[in-house]
Amino acid sequence: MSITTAARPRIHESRAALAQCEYCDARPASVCNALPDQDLGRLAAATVVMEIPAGTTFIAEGEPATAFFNITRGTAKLFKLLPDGRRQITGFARVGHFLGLAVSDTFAFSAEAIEPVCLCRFSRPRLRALLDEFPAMEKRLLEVAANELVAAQEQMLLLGRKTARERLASFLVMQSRQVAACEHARTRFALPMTRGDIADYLGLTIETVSRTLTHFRTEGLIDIPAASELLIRRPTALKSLADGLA
Amino acid sequence: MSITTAARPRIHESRAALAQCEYCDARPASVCNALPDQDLGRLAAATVVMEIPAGTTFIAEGEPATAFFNITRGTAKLFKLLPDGRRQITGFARVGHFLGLAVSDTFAFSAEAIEPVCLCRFSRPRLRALLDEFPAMEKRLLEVAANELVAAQEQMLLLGRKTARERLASFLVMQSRQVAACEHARTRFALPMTRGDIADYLGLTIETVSRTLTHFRTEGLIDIPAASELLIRRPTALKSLADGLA
DNA sequence: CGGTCACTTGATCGTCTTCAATACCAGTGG
DNA sequence: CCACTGGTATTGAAGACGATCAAGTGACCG
Repeated sequence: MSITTAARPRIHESRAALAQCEYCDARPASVCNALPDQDLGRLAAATVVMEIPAGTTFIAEGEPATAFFNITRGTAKLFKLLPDGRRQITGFARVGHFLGLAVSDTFAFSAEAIEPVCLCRFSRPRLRALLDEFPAMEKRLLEVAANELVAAQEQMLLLGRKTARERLASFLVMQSRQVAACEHARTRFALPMTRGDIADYLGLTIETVSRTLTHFRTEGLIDIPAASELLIRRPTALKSLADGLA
Repeated sequence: MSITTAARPRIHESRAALAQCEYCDARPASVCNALPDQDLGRLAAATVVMEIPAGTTFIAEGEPATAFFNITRGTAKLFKLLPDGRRQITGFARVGHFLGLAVSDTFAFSAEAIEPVCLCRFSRPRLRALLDEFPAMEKRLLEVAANELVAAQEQMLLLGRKTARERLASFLVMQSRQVAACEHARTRFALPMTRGDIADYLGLTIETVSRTLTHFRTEGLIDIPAASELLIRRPTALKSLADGLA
């Protein structure tokens, strides 16, 4: 529940160099992609690069939204809390994900790194200036927001109407897609999040997640080489389960 | 499950006149607000006004997204379906609500009028042209999207982690706010949707919704003058229940 | 009136949660 | 090398919340 796990989180900051934007791993998947090469200098000048250790909360719900972030490496979990500690993870943010789309002046969610994370930090006024200067970036941001909205609606369907089996199946199918970025879905991939994170994402308990995964394994749908590694054995069967067809 | 309830839905269409935009009830709450008076003619020229009877599905999930809509009167429910008929309502769209923010070329959800609805219809290319011509409108659309995203996250918390009582309390508090538009929350208001709609919005069953409402009534939290009318007797108590504090 | 539809209320059931114990794994220090 | 520790995952048994099944009520309408 603390803002950072380490007493003094070693968050390293540095001004972004041009090269960092031009060859940035995140660029293809990110809003930065909206800018042509020659304008990347303006972008780089507006950002501060940060390295964040795993377990660090770098956005806290309710705090003033003085800055926005763009993830360039690693994975973060986004979540909301109830006063008694109940938690709902609203999404996992990967490379290229833009954080802080809120219009409000306070963050509506918290964000915590589940792996070491690198991100670009934009101060609010600087981002505002960038968007005014480059309408293409604002257009791209609208696209991103629209896509997230569609994903959010899908997640509402999952949370409101799917069974535990269907939720897990949906989650695994989704992960297999997202891990592979733009490529086609992969059948073997890592799960950087814990069972607890998965549970809080799917509106279940740790035990149900664990049990359902072992059921899937005994049924031959998946394999679990290690706790944080997953192999899909029957992708189509898993997909139809996810879609509520089984 | 049918696209329209009536065999031949009497959907009335007409070209919007300038006056309809300038004095439109929806304008203050809508993206149209981004345009100054003198440009409203361009807006009106791009839209077709439609009147839709209650029960009509005017957006169907999976169909080509050839047009977008802006509600000027009435209320619609937005929902997604699973193959076996399970339904999740992702939101209720009121006056001023913009529908169809998807980037995809097919709709990700369905929309059905729960009251007689009036809406402005924008064809996809015309909207694109409008947004290119008036960047302020695109900015406004981004704001709208960001706000909806925040609401969606709140709803995920509700669906994933709140109890039936908390869900109903949250719903009633939300309704009391939304009915009153920009004013402060109202304690007495109409519920245009059925118990079934409420259930599908909150991830519950009709029976649980009904039971929980009567519990609230016997506890003195609310009153139910008619099935589709509601009076909040103890707003703060209901609010803390909604926030998980009880 | 008879019919439909939405809502309410009651009894039983089942899925997922809760509680509890155990297994596992990596890191640390004896 | 191995015992110890803390965090994470698995597995089992019991319990609860909401779902399902079923009956009954009331409003509206032809």
